[in-house]
Parts: sequence; structure tokens; C-alpha cells
Amino acid sequence: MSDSTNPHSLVAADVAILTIRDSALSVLLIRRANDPFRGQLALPGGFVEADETVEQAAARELFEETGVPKSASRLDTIGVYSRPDRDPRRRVISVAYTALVPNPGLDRPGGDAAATQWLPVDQALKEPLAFDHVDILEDAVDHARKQLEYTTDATAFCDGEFTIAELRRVYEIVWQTKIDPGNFHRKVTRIDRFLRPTGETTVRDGGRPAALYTAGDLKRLPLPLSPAARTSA
Amino acid sequence: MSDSTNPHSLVAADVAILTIRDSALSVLLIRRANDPFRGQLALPGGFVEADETVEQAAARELFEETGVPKSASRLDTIGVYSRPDRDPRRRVISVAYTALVPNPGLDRPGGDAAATQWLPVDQALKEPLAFDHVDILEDAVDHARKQLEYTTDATAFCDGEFTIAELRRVYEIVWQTKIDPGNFHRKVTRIDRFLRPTGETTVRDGGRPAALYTAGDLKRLPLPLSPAARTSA
DNA sequence: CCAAAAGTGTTAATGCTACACCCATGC
DNA sequence: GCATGGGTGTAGCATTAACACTTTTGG
Repeated sequence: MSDSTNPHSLVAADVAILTIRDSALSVLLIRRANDPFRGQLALPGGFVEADETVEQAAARELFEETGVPKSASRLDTIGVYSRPDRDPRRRVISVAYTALVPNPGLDRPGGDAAATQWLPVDQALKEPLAFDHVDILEDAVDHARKQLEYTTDATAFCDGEFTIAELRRVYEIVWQTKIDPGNFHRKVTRIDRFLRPTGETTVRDGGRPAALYTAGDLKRLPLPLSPAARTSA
Repeated sequence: MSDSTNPHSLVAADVAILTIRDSALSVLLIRRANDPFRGQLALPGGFVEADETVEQAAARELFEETGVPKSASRLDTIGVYSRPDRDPRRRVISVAYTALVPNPGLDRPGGDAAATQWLPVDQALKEPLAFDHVDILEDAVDHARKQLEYTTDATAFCDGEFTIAELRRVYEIVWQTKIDPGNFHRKVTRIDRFLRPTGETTVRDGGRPAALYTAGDLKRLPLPLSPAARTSA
């Protein structure tokens, strides 16, 4: 068990922080200030400290970059990236997560402001991202699409109170499909504990006022939402 | 970036090697020869070496314990286990995998023979497993159940050529349900590239000869198998 | 009034379950 | 022949997609 056969590694947590901006699924990227890959875009991430789990490290990164409180964050594991040469300097094993957050409005979010930016994922995937972050981002987007099918996490893209139509647009954007408004309305309102009506209404999109909802406490859908989305994919 | 805030960790790959023996979903466990947890049962696992990925380390463990060739192994990531105190001696971050393998027949499989044994998962979960391996095993079994619903991996439990009824029994055992033989037959034979008929038949279970199949090249099912399994769960 | 978006009703097609029934073997 | 398990047919039920239609606002 020498250090050359069972060496210690640095373990990092990287987070694909996804949101919906201007009708596009977008990801938060950071322009790297240091080598390796200085000046290139990368997913936010950092090393795991001695007293925290990997998931806690990811939640910490998410908070530092976006201000999303750790308790509210819904992190999902995407995978473990461990090609021995993925970091040119030393062995770093990375655990990747997705975080789905509401539209932050601002172009330049949290702390290290100047260096961070939102980019539509289509565009981000064409950038020469640092390390193997293109692979991670591809897997993250795939994962997010499935996540919406089997969980209630689409509500994580909506801020506080939202209308059924706003929720529908989340699915339409992530899945790149049209969804029938009437059928969608019936489907989601029939699922128990998915949505909680507030009793309020809004007219923010014009037309007839829409009822407002908040996310319910259901996490995993009893049946996959919209088998139709799969056939068209 | 001192060593106390961004310390290096040992990274391990643990594998819940699952099979079906005597009509029970079973897992391969090893009795530990060394501290910590000397004498207790644990999942097979080992540290990741300098020139391999974590998944390769898991495949290596699988091969060492069962002889399953690395190319044939279908490993699926369960999760990352990283509670800082999960190993009483030093920081070890563990990545857990499931491997679904055909019934090996033997009670004492590969290499370190005397120390390994198959145990039904129900029973294994009552044992005081080493580290947080009870948590890992719980998650692994959960994961495997979902895996059968969305993928074709049930065939990994069958050795080479198998009948539809044998495949059905896999689902019945893992899901703990009865499945209608006729409906199941129709459903799986209709899914393109799930099963490849060999043209041969067998009478190994008595009754009318059954057609033999091998696994097709489909990996992910176009629709979840058996919505019924969910309602009864 | 008209346009726009919310939400409801209705129908036709689909898919699933349950169960009856026939098939091909060993004994 | 009979028992056993393989495999097919079919009717009734539940779910879904498509789309017409009503409701409630703003201009």
C-alpha cells in the first residue's frame, strides 16, 4: 500500500447551476483566474474540506456563487469524474452535481462577480470549457431532463409563487417541446401534493388571471410526467 | 490552501455485487481481516490507484471477487459517501456502485474465498456491516429496483441464454410482486432490441419448451416496464 | 367589441390488466 | 391421458392526446 499505488487524491465538488433565462436553459460559468486553464470558462467548484461531505462542499459553492441558501438547495448527483489526467497538474477526482435555481435576473450574480456569467447551455457546450467540464455539463443537462420527468424539481426553477403556465414553460424549454396547456393543467393539478394553491391570482402574463401556486412537499412523481415528451424526443 | 482546509483524501470504490440465489436478491459480502471493523462483514471495495478511474477500480474489485470480466460488467453509480467520520482512522471518501451478475452457483466465489459469502439482502441489512455499508446497501437495493424499471439490466442477472420466464422471475424477485406471464411475455418481446431470440428452445423448467433469448443491445427502455409494479409498491 | 391567456369538457385512440384459452413437452 | 409451464386472444377499464369551448381579464 505505497503512496504510488494507493495515493491520496484531491476531491472536488463541481456544480452545474442551471436556470431559465430568456427562454433558454442556462448554466453559471466562471472565468478562471488561475492556472490550469487560466482565462477559460469552468463550472463553479472547489475542494472538499476536512469537516464537510462532498455534497456540503457543493452546497457551499452554490451559496457562494448565487446566494441560494444551503437549506433550500436541491442538489442532485450527476456522477464522478476521475480520469487520471483530467487535471494536468495532479490527481483530482471530481463529484458533479446539478442545482436548479430560479431566474436570478442579474447577469453577474454572487461574490466573485466580475468572473461569473450565465450562458445558455447550447452555447456553453460549444465553449472550450476547462478540464472535462464539457462532459460534465452534457451529463448534467441530460440528467436535468430526466429529473423533470420523474421528480417535482421543475418547481425549483420558479421563484416562490408561480402560475401553472410558468411551470409549463419550464418543461417546454427544458424538453424543447410544445405542451398542450389544458392537458398540462389537469395533469399537474391532479397530482396530490405537487402544487399548493395560494388562493391568489395574477395577471402578469395578460389574459385571464391565473391562480398562483407554491411547490408542494412531493418530491418524486408517482408516474413519469408526460410520456409524450419521450416519444417526441 | 493549506493541507488542513483542503486535505487530500483516500478515495475508495465499493461495489454492491447483486445476484439472485434461491429466489432471493443477494449480495456478496466479505469478512474483514483487518481493522477497522475487523471480523465484521463489508461490501467489497478498495482504494483507487493512480492510473485508474474510480469506475475502473470498481470493475477491478468485481473481477477479483467474482471473476466477471471487466468488459462484461455493468456498473452503475449509486452515490458518494463522504461523512468525515465514516472511517474512524482517516478521511476516506467512497464511491459506491451496483453490479448485477448471474447466479454464480458457488457459495464461495473468487480469490479470497474463505472470507466471502453471498447473503440475501434482507438478511445482510440486519447485519452490523462495517463503515456505513448498511446505508450503501439500502441505497443500492433501491437503485437496483429502479434500474430494472428503466433499463434492460435485468438480463444481467441471467447467464447467457435464458427464457422469458426466467427473466420474469428476476423481476418478480427484485420487485417482490407476481407478474402475469402472458402480459409479461408480450411486453418484453415487443420491445425492439431488448431480447434476441436464439432459435433454440429448452425444457429445463418442465412443460412446453420455451424459446431461448440472449440480451439485445438496447440499454435504456423506451418506456418504464410495468407501471403496475409502482402502484403496488 | 376583440385579443389573449386560463381553465374545462368531450371524444377517439391507446395501453394495460385480467383471465380464458390453446400449445408442446415429460411422465 | 394428465400435469406443467409456454405462449396467444380478447374484453373491459384507465389514461392520454387532440381540440373545441367557456371564462376573465386588458385594451
